[in-house]
Amino acid sequence: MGNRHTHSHQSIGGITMVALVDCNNFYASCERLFQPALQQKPIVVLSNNDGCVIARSNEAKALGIPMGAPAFMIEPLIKKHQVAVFSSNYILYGSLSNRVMNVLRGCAAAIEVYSIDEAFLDVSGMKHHDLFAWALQVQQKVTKEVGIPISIGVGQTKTLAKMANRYAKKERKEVGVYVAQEEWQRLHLLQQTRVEDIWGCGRQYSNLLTQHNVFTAADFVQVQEEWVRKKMTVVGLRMQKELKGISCIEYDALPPNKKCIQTARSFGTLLQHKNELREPIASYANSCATKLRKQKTCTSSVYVFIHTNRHRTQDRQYFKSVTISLDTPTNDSAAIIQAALKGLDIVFRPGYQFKKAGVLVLDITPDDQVQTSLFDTTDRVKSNGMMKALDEVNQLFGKNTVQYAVQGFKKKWRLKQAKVSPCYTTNIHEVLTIQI
DNA sequence: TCTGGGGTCCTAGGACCC
DNA sequence: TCTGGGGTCCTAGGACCC
Repeated sequence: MGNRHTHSHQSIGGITMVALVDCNNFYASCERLFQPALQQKPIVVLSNNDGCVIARSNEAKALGIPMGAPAFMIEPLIKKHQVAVFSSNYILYGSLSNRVMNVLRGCAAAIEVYSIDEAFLDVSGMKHHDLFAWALQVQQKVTKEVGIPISIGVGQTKTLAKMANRYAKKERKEVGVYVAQEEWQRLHLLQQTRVEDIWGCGRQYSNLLTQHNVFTAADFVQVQEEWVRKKMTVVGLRMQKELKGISCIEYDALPPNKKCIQTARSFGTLLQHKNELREPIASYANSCATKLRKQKTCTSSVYVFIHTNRHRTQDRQYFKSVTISLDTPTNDSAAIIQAALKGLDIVFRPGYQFKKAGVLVLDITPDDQVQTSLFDTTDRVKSNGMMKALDEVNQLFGKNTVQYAVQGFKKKWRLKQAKVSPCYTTNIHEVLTIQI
């Protein structure tokens, strides 16, 4: 554990009051920002490939459109209520997220960006001030400067802040703020929250708990620690302590480096031939390499998987994966593409309709700690220079301005994105190609 | 026809070593 | 006849999150 965030780990001790800020229906709110006519209208945002619903405006929720619903199954509802449908546009959401986070940075002593639409804020220093008034100010500021609506929950630990936030959304809709500062407020939260709504308590754990007549968070904190330890491991124990107001989940002011990085996609069409699969595999490998370079790390294992469409029960199914070990850790695109294609050679079997493939890089180490192997013959300086140039060009002119020949041009496997909103960012002008 | 993608942490159990 | 035991490392799989 000790050295896991070699470059960026930074803990803050002594936090006794935490705020969780969460953007409401984030992706839907982002889309709405650029189309004011959609205020008060139902909106859904679809996953990659326009597959299923991953975000809904309140109006869409009210229509009974469930999270994760396959797009084709809610088609009638969409038609009937004229729901606005969007393909996901992560570049847009990412840039709006950055703007929200930058506003939040000015509102507290420290901030941990937890996900694209959530951040924990350290408000310990404001313990004796009016945190409720503070929260309202933060809300106003974000609304004014970015235009995205947010909810805020405050508690003594991250888990309690999460709980307060959820409560604010459900039971304090008009203000979207709940501050659990006093003991009675904490107890109130615990009583009002069912176990399945506790942060960290998923389906398995909540089933287990309800089977033992533990229904609310208030019930859960009463359960014997040994039992929790035995049935829910240290994870459950930590959860329980957090609910009691004892902080167990660390703060990371700077995001730690990823320990594994993956790029995996379903194809727009089914693919049968190995040559067709080489293109997406190479592209995913290239994307992993780019992400590695971005966080200044190298990999020494490349994992590749391919599989058929499990929803097509009439088809023969096949799932296979393999890990390729590299002699020397690298973040060179060509090397990682080569390893991934070698993996494809191993896992590929003819006679199947492939729907999805992915590339993962594991065993990630900082790029300044690479030990070269005895058999290493590549010109590292030259390769680093080329990768740097490649990243700069793609950064300036768009993601695939320079790419490798094996990634292909026609890209018939590429995602279906029928309803993608404008990006408001630079687009691809021309494609350069590198042979390897 | 059509069902997402990217992560973390923990544990059990096997391999291996002395 | 009789077949140890403790420690470490690694991996696969489970559970959870957004």
